[in-house]
Amino acid sequence: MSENLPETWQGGPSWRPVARSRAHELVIEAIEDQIMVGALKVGDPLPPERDLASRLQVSRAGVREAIRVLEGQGVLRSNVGAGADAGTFIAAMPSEALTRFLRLHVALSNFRLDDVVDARVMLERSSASLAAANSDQRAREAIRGPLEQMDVEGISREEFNDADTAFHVAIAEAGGNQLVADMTIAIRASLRAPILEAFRQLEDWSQVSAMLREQHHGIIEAIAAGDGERAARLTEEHIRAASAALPALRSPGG
Amino acid sequence: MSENLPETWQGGPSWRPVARSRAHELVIEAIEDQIMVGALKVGDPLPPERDLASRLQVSRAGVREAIRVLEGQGVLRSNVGAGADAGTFIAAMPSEALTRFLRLHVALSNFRLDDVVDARVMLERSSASLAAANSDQRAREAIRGPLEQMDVEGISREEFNDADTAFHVAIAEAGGNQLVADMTIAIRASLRAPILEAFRQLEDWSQVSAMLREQHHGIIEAIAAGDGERAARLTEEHIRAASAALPALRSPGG
DNA sequence: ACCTTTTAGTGGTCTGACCACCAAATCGAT
DNA sequence: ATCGATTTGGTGGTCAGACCACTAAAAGGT
Repeated sequence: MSENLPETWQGGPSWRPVARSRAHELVIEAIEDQIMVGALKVGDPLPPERDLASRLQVSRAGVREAIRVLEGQGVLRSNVGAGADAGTFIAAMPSEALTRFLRLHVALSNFRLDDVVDARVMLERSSASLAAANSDQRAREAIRGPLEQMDVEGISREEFNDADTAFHVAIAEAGGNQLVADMTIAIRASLRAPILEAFRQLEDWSQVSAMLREQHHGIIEAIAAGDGERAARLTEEHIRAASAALPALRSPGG
Repeated sequence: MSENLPETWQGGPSWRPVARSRAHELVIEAIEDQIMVGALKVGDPLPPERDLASRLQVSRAGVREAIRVLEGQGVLRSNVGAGADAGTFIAAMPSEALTRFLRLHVALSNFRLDDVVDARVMLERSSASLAAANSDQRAREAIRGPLEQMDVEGISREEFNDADTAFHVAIAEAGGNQLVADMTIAIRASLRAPILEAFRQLEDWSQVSAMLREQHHGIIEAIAAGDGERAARLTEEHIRAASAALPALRSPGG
């Protein structure tokens, strides 16, 4: 077999069919291989779907299914139209993908809520500690924004929940570790529905929200003071207290 | 609009078209909605692709793209043929999906290797501590298996790496927190290629491997002794020492 | 009662067509 | 020569319809 086939992408990735199970898996493997060997980096374009199909000897439908899968993982991004922006590109959107992933699996109870809470404690302890050590003035202000939203009188439980999420996300991002931040975001987002449901079932809402508010202020103070150990401790206490105050969290409500 | 359309799945999920952007996204949202409200649980079957297509008013191709995406997230599983096992089902395979996800994004350098290592330290500290507190005899034996493999003379670097992965995975699973374990597995797997590459570039392999072996034995001893604090400390030292001994880990080799 | 054949329904694949979109090339009037 | 309007061509998005491979259950024959 001579390699006389025209290599349209000179020096670029060599798109050759690999193993064979389902067609779209072949395409996924071909693209992943190019990523693994470094032939495709973030921002690089993929060949047009029709080209890929003929090069890999599969139908365009198979190519499209593969692209969809990788798009769902936050690895690809497609634009219609013409010109430099048109086509499919290697992307870097891990956060959204991770969030969707965890949200689904938590909803399916593939992870015990206790495990999720424990993992959250571990991650956010780390984030708080990192934020205390690394955060600058701007990052701390980003944390205070949602804090003030939660202090507003008469805020709805849903708004409170979203501001609470924003608060914890801001701390995670202030920590400076992107992977930890993304995992934190994903876990908090995956708990949004159950927490909101638990909020609704709550009788003494004002009391619980007052407690949460107070704990939040304690955490931001520790971070601003650069006291990582205290920030971590208060964060763990906060999460566990909130978890304990929301008994509905323990029994997944259908 | 009266609801006179025949509801084939009586009492089951109601498959109605929702918003509209791309066709497959509509299908994904429809399925996710059913999962979110608890109408679909692990093991439940989806309607046949052709049915879903007509109910949601999209082509079968659109339905298939959506199914592929969710399959890639470890949420669906499809079987061909006829009978009770045939068709598409809600599945629970988060580990593989998470692993593929992280492997890709690490390869794309969407996460700094330092961040990945720090996250790994955090997770495995926790796993080791949990394993010391919770593990039973069987779980500890599962940890010792890979340990003995690594002690074999003349083992190749690749075999060593795989046994090392199995060692850390076994500890994570002994901890009893499925989410933490899955994240640990995914992170270690995402580092497989770079670590293997770093191993190859290593001059004094026997010296490094001897160090790693010794540290492993220390960790399992601490776990067996039920000393969570020591197990966590040794695990962190182990990971950081290994990271330091592999300078190639710091500069992503294309 | 048992084995064989047929059937029907599932996902897997492919083809070929058309649409919406949009930058760049083309054209035409000034 | 300039500038605006038009055309062009390539991109992903969508669809309809046809097969194929597979397999459990039904139908049929011994």
